[in-house]
Amino acid sequence: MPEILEVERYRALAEKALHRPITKVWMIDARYGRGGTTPVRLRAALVGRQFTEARRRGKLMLLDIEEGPTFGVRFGMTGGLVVDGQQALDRLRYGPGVFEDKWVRARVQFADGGALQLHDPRRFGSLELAPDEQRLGPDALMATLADVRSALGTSTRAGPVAPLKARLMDQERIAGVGNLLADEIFWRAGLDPGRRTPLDDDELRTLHRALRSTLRLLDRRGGSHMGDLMEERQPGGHCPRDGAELLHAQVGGRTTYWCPVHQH
DNA sequence: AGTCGTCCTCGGCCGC
DNA sequence: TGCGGCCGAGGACGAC
Repeated sequence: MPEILEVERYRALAEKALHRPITKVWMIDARYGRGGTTPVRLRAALVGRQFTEARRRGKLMLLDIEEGPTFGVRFGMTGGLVVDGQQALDRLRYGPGVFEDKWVRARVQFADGGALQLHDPRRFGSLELAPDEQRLGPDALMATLADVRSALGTSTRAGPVAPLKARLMDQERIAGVGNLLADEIFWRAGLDPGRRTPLDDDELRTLHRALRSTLRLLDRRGGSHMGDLMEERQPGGHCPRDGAELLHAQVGGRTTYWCPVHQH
């Protein structure tokens, strides 16, 4: 599914859509809009104008519009981007892996005949004009040790503390890490995703390093699903590092796999 | 603040 | 063997 690495590829592809006058906008599925974004409003914001910049924060892609609100796109679980018939990725895990016109949720037509299309079979994605970018935490690809510390560091508040994984996946704390990346990062860091006790300074440094190196490595390999843990991420799977049978449970509401031997 | 249920569709697996 | 039907996967958000 599109996590931060995939959305960054979408953003790069979207640069091909910049500075091209928009002539038509189809928002085929009205329910695809969020925060009051309707087909009529989207058309009013886009037709006759052009995109000026392709940005990203976490998993949110942002296309600035000349003299207008920013166009925000969330890709959910199976969302894909197509510009002039070119797809950013060959196929997505958990998606049907093929392109069909009936799954196109919106289409932006350019005066030169090309088009930008948003394709989303399972429809978990959404479109939003002027999305609140400030609600998102610092971008995971840019996150500093200080960012990781403030997002996952010692909680001094009384009451329940969310497990580590829920905090890493909370887009308001750090933006961009999804379920598969989270499992891979904790596996590489040797940290138990369900842990609720505070991290010491060494552990925070280890987690920060694992975040950076995992993103870099998986990007080189081709995406979020290219982690070492991926193949074993099923009942009965074993730890690629020490051979122990992996444990699995719901952590922070998400299916989670981890190694009982080296993750603490 | 944290947790749970909801949205949506497809693939995989169950049992007849 | 074949097929109908059910469940679970994922990200984000609203409700408790």
